[in-house]
Amino acid sequence: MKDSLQALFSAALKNLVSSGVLDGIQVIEISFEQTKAKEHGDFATNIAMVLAKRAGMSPSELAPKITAAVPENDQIAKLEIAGPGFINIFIDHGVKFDVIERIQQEANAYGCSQSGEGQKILLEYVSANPTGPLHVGHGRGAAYGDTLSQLLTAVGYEVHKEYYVNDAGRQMDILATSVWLRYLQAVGEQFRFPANAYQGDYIVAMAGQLKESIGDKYRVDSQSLLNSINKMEDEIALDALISAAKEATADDYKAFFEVGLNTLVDDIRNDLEGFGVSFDEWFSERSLFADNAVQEAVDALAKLGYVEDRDGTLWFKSSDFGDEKDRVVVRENGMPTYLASDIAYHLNKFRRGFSHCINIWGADHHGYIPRVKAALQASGEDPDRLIVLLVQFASLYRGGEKVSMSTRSGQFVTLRELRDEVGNDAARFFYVQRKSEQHMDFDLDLAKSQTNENPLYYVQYAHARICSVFRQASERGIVYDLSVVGLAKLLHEDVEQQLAAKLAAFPEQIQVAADNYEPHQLTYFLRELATLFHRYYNSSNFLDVEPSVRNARLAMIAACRQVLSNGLTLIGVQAPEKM
RNA sequence: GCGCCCGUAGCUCAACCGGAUAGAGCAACGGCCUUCUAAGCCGUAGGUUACAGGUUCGAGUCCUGUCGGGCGCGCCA
Repeated sequence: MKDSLQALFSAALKNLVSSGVLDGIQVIEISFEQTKAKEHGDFATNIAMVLAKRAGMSPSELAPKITAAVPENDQIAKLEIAGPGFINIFIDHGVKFDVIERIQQEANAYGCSQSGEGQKILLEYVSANPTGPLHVGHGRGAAYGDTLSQLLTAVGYEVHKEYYVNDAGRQMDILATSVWLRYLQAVGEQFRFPANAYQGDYIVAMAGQLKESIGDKYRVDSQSLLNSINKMEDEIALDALISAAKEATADDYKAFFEVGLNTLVDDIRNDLEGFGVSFDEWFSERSLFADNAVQEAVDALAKLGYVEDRDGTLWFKSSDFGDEKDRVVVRENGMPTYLASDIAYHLNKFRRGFSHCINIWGADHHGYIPRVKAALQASGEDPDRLIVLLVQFASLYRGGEKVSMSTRSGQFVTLRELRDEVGNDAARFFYVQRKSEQHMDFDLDLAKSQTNENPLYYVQYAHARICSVFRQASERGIVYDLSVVGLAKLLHEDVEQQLAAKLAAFPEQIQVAADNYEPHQLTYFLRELATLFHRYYNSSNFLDVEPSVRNARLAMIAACRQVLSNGLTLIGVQAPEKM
């Protein structure tokens, strides 16, 4: 609808330019918005106010000239000038209901577009460190990222979904060492488990399995080991334990490492798949070292003169590119930092032929953006091709108290626990409902015990109700015809017009949500559509009416069902036929 | 101290990137089931959009400052 308005008003402005009323004004885009009040028509444009100054006349002078110049057409019933210079557009009654036929034809594809056609996007999200199960904080990124990928796909982009597995670095050593220590306990050693090793029960389970498969081959005397270590400061003690683990397990250290890593990555993958979130690729950080890509990335920057050796430490001069200070890429001991592998990773992404790379990061990583962009720019890439979307943390509340979480302490509510309690659909809808950069309070008691209050059920209920009407129709042997001939004459209730307008707005809603990376807009749209339907349901009878009216109303609610289903599918939740 | 995000009804959040009278849900109050699912509908009440300036036809939205909250400011990942 807006497209045809766009065409009509562009033509009007062109007419005004050629007739000399407007002088050499180039208008790129005219904005139309759906009106809130009925007396303002169906759409309104502010174009007269926008152009008034440049046209050298007041909006109220210009507006009538614009409306007079709009070409003859059968879409617009009436144009009115109102307020400070708005042009209110009243759409022809019959045209309003054309959308029902379009929905019938396009069915599952209604709402999709090709605006992103030919462009490939790499979308990286979740990417939680494989050091424990996903918790509810990760769930938000998972739901947000997955819905975003669906939206981008719906508007024509080719989306490649990727999970970056941080399987290198000290955290992995801590994980392997934690497994080994639990293994020692499993084979009979008695000692207090270090507070800064990973505490979770899943480590104990892994250690138990290792004991079954390899016996006590890697047992050491914990008393003599810990006597010396206990005197050290915590983090140094942990390093000493890592060394001890490597020494005790010798060539099989890798086995402890692998069992820890694989168990956790598999667990994360299963968890996400259960949540309806899948990835095209699980990209290993270690592979960047294996391919020498990290070294090559640092070398390349050095060759360009952006790496400086200061007392044996290599610094990337990121401050040359807007970062607040320079960053270490290779430590004095020769080990590359996390930034070094991340630079290599992003260069790898950029060179795989994507038009854009989108990262969904936790908001705590925001300070990291300038240095990664600096590295891309220094390497000769366009940093604007990297889009970082930040997701604020979800604060958890239980019994009115904020729950503090940390991975190492093992005290967190897992995503799996949340899914078991409230169900995938409710969890996904709940997460996606909030704008990503908005801080979010996740009340566990509310989500778990009062799931009926979740707006998801309201939307799903609308869908189920429509299905029920059609079920009733067939049970009662009612013959109906959903063809749209003469439809508009039979639908004249306010709510019917509002529904038609809402249904017609769906494609644009998807476009806006995708363009702005704001899936939450879709949840609000669906709620509003459901509200209109429920109102319709309560005010009008669909089956026990005269057959022609029945056909028209059934065609209307069938279109509603289609759009509700399309929208819910994009969010990744079910559209149930019964509730 | 510096940087990023945020501040909207009692609570949780919207507001179509500057538009007309700031909207929903929950909580509160009052109505609606012998007829298609009451997980629903209708109505009432609830606001100086943290505060103070500025930009313009017009500001919750943009700019400056103040206050308040979250996060970041490692040779951790």
